[in-house]
Amino acid sequence: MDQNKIPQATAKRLPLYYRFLNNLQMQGKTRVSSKELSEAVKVDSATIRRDFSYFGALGKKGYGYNVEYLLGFFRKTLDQDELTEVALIGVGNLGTAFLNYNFTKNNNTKIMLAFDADPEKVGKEIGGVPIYHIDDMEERLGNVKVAILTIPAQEADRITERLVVKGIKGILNFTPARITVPDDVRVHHIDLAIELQALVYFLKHYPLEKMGNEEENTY
Amino acid sequence: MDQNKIPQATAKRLPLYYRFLNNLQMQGKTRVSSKELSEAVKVDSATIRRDFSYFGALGKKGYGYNVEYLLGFFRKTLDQDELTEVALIGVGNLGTAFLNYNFTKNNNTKIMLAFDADPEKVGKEIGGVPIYHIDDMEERLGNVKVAILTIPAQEADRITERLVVKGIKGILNFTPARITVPDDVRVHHIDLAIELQALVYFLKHYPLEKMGNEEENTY
DNA sequence: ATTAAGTCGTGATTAACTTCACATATTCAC
DNA sequence: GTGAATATGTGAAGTTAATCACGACTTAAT
Repeated sequence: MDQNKIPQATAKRLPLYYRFLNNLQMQGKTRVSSKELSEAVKVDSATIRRDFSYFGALGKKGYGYNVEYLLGFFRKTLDQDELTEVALIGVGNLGTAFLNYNFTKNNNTKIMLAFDADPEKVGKEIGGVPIYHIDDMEERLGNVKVAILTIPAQEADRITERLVVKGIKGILNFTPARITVPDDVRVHHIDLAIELQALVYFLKHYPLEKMGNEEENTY
Repeated sequence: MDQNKIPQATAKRLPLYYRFLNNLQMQGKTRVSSKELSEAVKVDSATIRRDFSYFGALGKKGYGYNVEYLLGFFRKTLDQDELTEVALIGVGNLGTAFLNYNFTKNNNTKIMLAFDADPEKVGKEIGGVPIYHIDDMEERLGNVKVAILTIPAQEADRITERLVVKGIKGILNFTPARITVPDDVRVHHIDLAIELQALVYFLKHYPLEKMGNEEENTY
């Protein structure tokens, strides 16, 4: 499928570029340089040029990049012409935050349905997304291939097992549990407690210089 | 401060190790091998041994690691003996999720206060954390050095500026905005929309093999 | 005591990614 | 047109991290 040549680090930055290009177009800008882009997304301009170069020569020397062309290119590359359907498991505070987040706005990714065990929530809608009972998950899931996991950690393994059996191929896991899946299922962990603790650790042990940025700010 | 020799990639994994060691101790286990640890946290066992080795010889050949010793060591290394105070800016769904999350349980990191612009929320408490008006931020912040930003993107720059002036040194930024800060302030971005989009991109363009894991599952 | 099995710590290697630096091409002002 | 300024695309170098593979040591069983 496509060029598998594109480094993963580059792939992770593509959505960021895409979003910012959308902003630029809405502002009516027609051209942009890697330097401008760099300041906006906080990625070194050489890295941006390298990233783009994996897809060929998208820019013009002495000019920069044409916003509309670049945007069209990324739209295709990021499959933005087809809607990606997502399921959300666990309608707590974090889950609710996702339901109220309008991903479709410039992502063409949509949470189609949500599940929870709380009878108070079942049958309601949040952000236009219907909430079903977790027991009905298998029959409701249909052909959805991506799930967001915002449930208590102790439920993670059991629910994951059920998702995998039903054919889910991608899981965005917000539980602290390190879930086990077959080789053909991709899991991205986002562990809020660890992110916070890591930030604190860096603050105490990797002091940044007031001037002369030998170390980068974000990672 | 300490050894700056520890790779950032290692530092990011320390909180993960720490949490799992806590679990082990609660289960009454007294010893653990890098192989066991590897299966639990999904990090290659050689990487774990390498990570630990930056702190000296913590294990014993043919035996593994003593859970209690290791735990005590990491407690010191991760400064778990002193409480780290954190402020939360923006009490929406995402912010509320944080307030209800008991970080202190095994982190010794505590959200001390929260701010919001909504008069409905000001004066209340969530998860034991008092909510103040955003206009009172400067006078209430005191000596807190770390902030979690869960506000709308368009507010991000203005609030960040105020936080920086007040002396905040670390920001966990959940807004899509790429905020600008002086060199001595550290920002970690967690961009939920981008995480989701990146996962979808990987699913479509980097298919995983059912067997023979040439590519890793998590990143 | 001897042996087999287990496990660490690490030198060496490989891999992945970032950044530098510059030849080359384009634009723009006058 | 001409020259100065601007920017790309990329070879090469640098940086960081992951992984291999094995010597050295420990444990435990017989």
